Amino acid sequence: MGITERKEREKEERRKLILDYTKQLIIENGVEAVSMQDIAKKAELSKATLYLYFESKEAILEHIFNEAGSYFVDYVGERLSKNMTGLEAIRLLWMSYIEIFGESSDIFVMFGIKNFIAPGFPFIIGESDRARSMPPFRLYRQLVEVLSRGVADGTLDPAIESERVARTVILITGGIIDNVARLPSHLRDSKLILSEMKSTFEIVLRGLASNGCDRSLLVLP
Amino acid sequence: MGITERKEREKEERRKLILDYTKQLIIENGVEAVSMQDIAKKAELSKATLYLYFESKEAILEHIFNEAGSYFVDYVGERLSKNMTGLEAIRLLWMSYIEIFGESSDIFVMFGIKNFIAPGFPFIIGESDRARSMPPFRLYRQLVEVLSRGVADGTLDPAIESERVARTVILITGGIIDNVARLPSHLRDSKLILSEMKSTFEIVLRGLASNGCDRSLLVLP
Amino acid sequence: MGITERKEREKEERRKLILDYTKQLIIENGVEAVSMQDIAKKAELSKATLYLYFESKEAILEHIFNEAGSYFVDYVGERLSKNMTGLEAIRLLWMSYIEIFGESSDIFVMFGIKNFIAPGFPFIIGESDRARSMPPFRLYRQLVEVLSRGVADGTLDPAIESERVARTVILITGGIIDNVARLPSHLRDSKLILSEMKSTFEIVLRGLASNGCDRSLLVLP
Amino acid sequence: MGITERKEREKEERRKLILDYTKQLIIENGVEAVSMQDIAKKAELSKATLYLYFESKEAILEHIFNEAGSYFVDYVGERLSKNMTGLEAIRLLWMSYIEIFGESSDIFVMFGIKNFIAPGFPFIIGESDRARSMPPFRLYRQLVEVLSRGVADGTLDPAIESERVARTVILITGGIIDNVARLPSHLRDSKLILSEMKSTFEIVLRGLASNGCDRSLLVLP
DNA sequence: AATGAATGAGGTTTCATTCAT
DNA sequence: AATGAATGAAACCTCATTCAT
Repeated sequence: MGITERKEREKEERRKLILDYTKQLIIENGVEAVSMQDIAKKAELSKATLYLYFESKEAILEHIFNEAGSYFVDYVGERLSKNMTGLEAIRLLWMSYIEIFGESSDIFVMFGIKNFIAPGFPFIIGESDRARSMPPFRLYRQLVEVLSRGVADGTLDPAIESERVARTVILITGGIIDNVARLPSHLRDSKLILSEMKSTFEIVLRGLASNGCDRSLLVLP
Repeated sequence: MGITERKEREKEERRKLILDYTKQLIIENGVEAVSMQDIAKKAELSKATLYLYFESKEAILEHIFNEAGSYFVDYVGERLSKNMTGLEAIRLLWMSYIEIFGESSDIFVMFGIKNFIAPGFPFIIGESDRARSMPPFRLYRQLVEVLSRGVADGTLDPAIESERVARTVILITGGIIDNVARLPSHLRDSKLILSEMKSTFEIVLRGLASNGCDRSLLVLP
Repeated sequence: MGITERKEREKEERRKLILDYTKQLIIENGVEAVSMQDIAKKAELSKATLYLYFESKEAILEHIFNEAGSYFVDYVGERLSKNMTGLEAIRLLWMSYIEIFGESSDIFVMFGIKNFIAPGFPFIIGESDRARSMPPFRLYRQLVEVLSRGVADGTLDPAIESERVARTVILITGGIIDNVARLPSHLRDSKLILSEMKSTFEIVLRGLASNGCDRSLLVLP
Repeated sequence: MGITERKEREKEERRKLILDYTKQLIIENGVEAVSMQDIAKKAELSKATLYLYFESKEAILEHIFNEAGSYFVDYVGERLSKNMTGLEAIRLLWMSYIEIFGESSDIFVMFGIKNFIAPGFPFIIGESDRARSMPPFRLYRQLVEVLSRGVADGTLDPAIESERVARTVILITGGIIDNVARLPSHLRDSKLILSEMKSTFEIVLRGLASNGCDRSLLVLP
């Protein structure tokens, strides 16, 4: 509990604050509308001050993106168990998705940014070492694993090529989020969105499940 | 057939040219990268002249959006027959989608723009009279009809609420396009994209089909 | 005398105007003090307008630099004759220098800029093809030729290695100009400067001449 | 031997440290590239602290400038002897110049700064009492004395007006340094520079010497 | 009908300096 | 004595739009 430590914590808090304000702005106006000017105003700081906390605008966005991505991947990771069937696992993934979005909109901001700074992600996967260590890639791998498991244990459609379908699923998911992210904020009714997301996920879930699976798992709570 | 008429026709032709060039640019570089300067240059006109034909940049984009949308809705409309089951109909819809994209990229441009100027479209439906007469709404209605038909004739899952699912389908579709639209053009491999699209549509198709349907219809050619 | 031609001429005139204003500003405040804002203000234009005429600030400076450099090299080139001895030739070079400076101060601006955009010029010579075609390199070659001639005809010191000494001479000249260019304008008394330049050149001239040369050529008029 | 005295000494040491780091930075990157940020970082201090030791950035530079100038003038002063002829004296001056540069780059830093903060120095001389007590002025006086001596003892050209030529010599010297100071550091090859300097000084030396002088003194070792 | 010219508003970033702690 | 934090002012540049000709 030294002084340095406290200062460090305060600095970290201010960084977080800037990130939070930025997220809010993104939620309100969409990624492309956010300017350093705006962030500064909202944070009641000068533009110059922002650069004390982040190297550049891109650094801010990347940070938010990675943070949210990591949070999600970890969140799912903790809940996944080796005992689950593939179908149960992918269902959990959707549910986590909905839960997180319902809580904090983090997921949604993350994808909004993704499409801004790393547009064609699922196609680019594997290009660089840096890319491989970033949350989107970890998400991708998580998905591949879950899908393979489902094919192996017979709960998912045997025709699934897990890598390709993983990309597709990310594409769909990102698409939804992206559409939402661009909504003018007055139209963004959280309940409505959650319900649309559920609806979408159920369709995809049914599209992926094998014929013989437990039907009750095809409906999200 | 007087002078006025000829002038009118010529004017219309120029408008079309501007729109075509703009589409090309969008296809090459993505919607957000297109500037009035670029369009003017490609059309070998001055920026000022563009404003003689269109009120604003947004007007140009909106126009392209509507045109492409209409084209698609009409294309599908012509091919749809009253005799088709719902499943056949929605399968046709996907196939048309893929066909048009393979041919002219119109679909792709349309959705690229949609997400740029009218982000949250499916949620906005019904807000104004103007919206109701626009192609996206017609597409929406087409979908609702097809889905209802499928529920009625037993080829689609009875749990489908056609309006909600129609929105979801548009969401998914738009999402894919959007992801593609943002790809840097050197990564936009038409074949790869088509294959991703097919993969996605098949998943959704299986997600929508009823248990007792003709399995052979769940695979796209 | 078509319209296009007139427009072209007018545009060229405006470019020239911008260049002139820029030169004035450089003369008044020195190269590093000049901003696009300042130029715009002086030219009674908006910053944006400047970019219609020049791609960037650097482009403006480079233009001034090359123009003045070319002017000087050509000016000297026209006056140089094959019949001159090397000593006469290098004397002419100095005199041209002083004359041009006396008239328009352009030379002086040129070198002020030179050190700004191509700092270590005499050392960099020959690095790229682009560099080789630019005025500084042409000046360098002119000097080498003149010095070699003088060594050959016995009017310059036989110990001179023309390439090295050419670099040295440019260094000295550049240095003078540079010092002058940085003077605040109220200290820049043209007469005083000319007299300093003459003094300097005479020293160098004596330093380069051979023992047996015509002594009367060692004094500048 | 009181506390105050020790504190004073410590403060002086810190000041020296700051100055040293600044010099290093100037040598590495050139004067205009040095920022207070850089200095603070190198000195492992905060920017604010720098202001406890120096009033402003300019004050730091001025200090270095004066210090280096004094060092040089003293260095030469110690080596100058009343017995030397004018030519020997000025030759010594050049040699000292080269020696110091070879050792510590102080000269180089000094002139680099000179042209940055007091551009037209030799012309400004005599303007204020403050200027008269500064190292550049002492250097100037040293030169004037040496030149006068040479004219009197017949080793330098009788046409030399010592005051004017002293200014010229400073101009030339400053010019060289300035050109070097602006070189990107990867081009700043010490050996090459020293050789250019020697070449230049020899030319000037020959330019200043009288006809009847000892020729062997016109070559630098 | 067509356009060259112009611009205001806005974008990101850097830097010397100040001040409360 | 030292500094972390903050900032105003300025830098370069871009873009959709307007207007006189």
